[in-house]
Amino acid sequence: MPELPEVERYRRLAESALFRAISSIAAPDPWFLKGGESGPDFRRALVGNRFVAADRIGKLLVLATERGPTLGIRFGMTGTLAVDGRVGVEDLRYAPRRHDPAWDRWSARFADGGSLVVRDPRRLGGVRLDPDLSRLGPDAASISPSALDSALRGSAAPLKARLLDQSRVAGVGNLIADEVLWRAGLSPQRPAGSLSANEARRLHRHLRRTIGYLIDRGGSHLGDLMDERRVGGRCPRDGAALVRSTVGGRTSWWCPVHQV
DNA sequence: ATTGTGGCCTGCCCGC
DNA sequence: TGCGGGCAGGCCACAA
Repeated sequence: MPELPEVERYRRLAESALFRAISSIAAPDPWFLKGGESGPDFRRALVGNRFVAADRIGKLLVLATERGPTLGIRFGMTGTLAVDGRVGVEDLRYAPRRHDPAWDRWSARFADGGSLVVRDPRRLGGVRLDPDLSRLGPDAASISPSALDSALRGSAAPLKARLLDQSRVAGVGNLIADEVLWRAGLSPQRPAGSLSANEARRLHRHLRRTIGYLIDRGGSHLGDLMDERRVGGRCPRDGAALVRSTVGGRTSWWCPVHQV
């Protein structure tokens, strides 16, 4: 599913959509329009306008425009971005591989004939104008050690739940949370505020490093733990049978031996 | 405020 | 062969 690495790929792809005049908007699915705005609202804001910057905060893609309003795109679990028919990510875990035109939930057409299309089979994503960025914590790809500390300190919630909370740290999804905690040797069930200084440092290092590495590899499902995230899966580090349970409302897999 | 839960959405996979 | 139930999880509304 799209987590931070996939959205970063979409962001880079979206840079090829900048500085091109937008000639029309297709918004066939009202459900996909968030923030209370309608298709005509999107047309008024964007037709005749141009995207001038592609930013990403966590899993939110934000396209700034010349005339002011920004376009926020969320990809949910199965969303993908296509610019001029090129997709940002080919192999998206949990998403169908084939393409049905009905899954094009929102698109902008450019005067030069190209397009920017948001595809989302399961419709868990959405687009909106001027998304509220104040509700997002610092981006996981660039968060500082002290910012991570303050995101975790004093919390009795499970460590993994806190990492998944986008208002605390933006960009960590279920797969990356499992991968990072596995690498850092920390149980997802640990109270978030219970980490020692050394553990917090370790978590920060693995969070930053893992995200960078998954961006380079091309997807959140390409971590070392991922193939074992299944019934019968074993820890790639020590061979122990992985434990599966629900933490923070999400299916979680971890090693009972080295994640403490 | 903090934390936890349930539901939304729909394609896919398994068992019958 | 078709069918139904369960599952996947990002995000949000809501409850305690």
